Amino acid sequence: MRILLIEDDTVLGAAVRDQIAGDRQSVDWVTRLDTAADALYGASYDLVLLDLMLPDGRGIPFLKALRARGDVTPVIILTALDQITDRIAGLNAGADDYMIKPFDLAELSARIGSVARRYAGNPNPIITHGPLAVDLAARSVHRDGRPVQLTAREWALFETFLQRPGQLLSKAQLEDKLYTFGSEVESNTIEAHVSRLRKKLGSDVIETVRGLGYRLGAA
Amino acid sequence: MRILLIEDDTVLGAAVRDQIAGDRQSVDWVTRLDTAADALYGASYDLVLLDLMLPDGRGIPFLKALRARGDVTPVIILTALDQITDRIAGLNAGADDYMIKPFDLAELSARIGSVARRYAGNPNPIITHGPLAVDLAARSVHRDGRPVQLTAREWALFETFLQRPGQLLSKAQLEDKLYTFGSEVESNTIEAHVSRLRKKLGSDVIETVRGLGYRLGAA
DNA sequence: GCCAAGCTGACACGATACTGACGCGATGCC
DNA sequence: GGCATCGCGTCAGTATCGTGTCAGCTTGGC
Repeated sequence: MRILLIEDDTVLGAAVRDQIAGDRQSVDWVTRLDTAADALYGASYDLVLLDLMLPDGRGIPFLKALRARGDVTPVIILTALDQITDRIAGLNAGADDYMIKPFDLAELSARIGSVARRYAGNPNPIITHGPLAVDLAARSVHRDGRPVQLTAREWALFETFLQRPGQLLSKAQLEDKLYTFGSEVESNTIEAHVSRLRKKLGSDVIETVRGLGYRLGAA
Repeated sequence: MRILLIEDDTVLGAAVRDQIAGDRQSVDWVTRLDTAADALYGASYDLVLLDLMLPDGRGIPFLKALRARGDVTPVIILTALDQITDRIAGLNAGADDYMIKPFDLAELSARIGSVARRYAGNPNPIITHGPLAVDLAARSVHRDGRPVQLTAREWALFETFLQRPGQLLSKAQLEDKLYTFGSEVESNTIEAHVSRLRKKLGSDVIETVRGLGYRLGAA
């Protein structure tokens, strides 16, 4: 994960950089907003740590401009400003989280992890669904705490359901999703895979809507 | 948006409730974890505000248990505990955000909005009709919050009414709509399906106009 | 009170879905 | 390179479910 740290305090900046590096993340550290803008323009970051008081301007307008031009990179604000109005302004400007100096570096790590996971598209690193715990990034599924091995096709099918919770998916839609054009299947392949998935994950995971298709169970 | 507030301090609880209500959100306020568990079990909330110190237990194990059984409802922790370790424990237990008392109510609103936006995941428009909530895309119907399973024919019939609210539809029209040319039906099929729909959705959903046909109830 | 229209429980049949078994092809390991 | 393993598409037999039909009952109009 690539992180851009925008912080002019050299002591704090170095401490944050070392903490993050210790978490096996890659950090670029800049001390000015104009170099930050260049960095964001030229490269892609997974997360921005933004100090609000910088030598060449304030962070809030910078953040607003960033969002205005469509950048959705998650931003955690680091600031000494303890004014509640500033915190609100920061959140409203599009920040994802807030750390007030002085803060604990371990907490910063926790929050970076939290925001990064959110950004990965999931509210949590682990999506839990009834007795199932799913890590989309790691492609792993646990049932009642026990790991379950899914094959590629099984995973593709299950993931399709997870991405559309509650949505009814016809067999035709699922075939489109699982098979590229040309490599059509002609039999009850989807039924068979649903059957295999149920055997591994539990019979209530996917519910049948007869004549129409399948959907993820309410669980 | 439905919010569950778990807070035993009556003064703070009332203030939070009023603030949220002022934001046009619906709030249920409980003061104990066991009633909170009941509420979460019985209904669906979009957000939980959780105090960590409650008369019948602490919030962190409660939150862990919630996540363990698959509930992904976003949770914001409200607490007087200013220990950094507690804040990390809260985030690790699956909380989405943290507010340390005393906090500003406007900031709470901002954070609720932030969390809600993050989770605003329902792209499907929900049509509500009296006690019914219908998601046309997902082909799902809820009555009084409870899901109702409709078969293919039942859905086709119900959808026909929904697309023409208030309009009178004769049995012949409905047959044309539900059956393709050639696969005619010869008996009281429509009556039978209306009967089944009423049994599932409530007797007042479809009203009979004797001699002419049916129409969607006023609800 | 009579008749027509509508309602609904029961039933049977056809359609649909489930699942264990099989075989082919791809992959991995000596 | 040969052998074992594994994934997966297919098939067939079985189980399940939906729904059209009917019969008996209820309701409503006159």
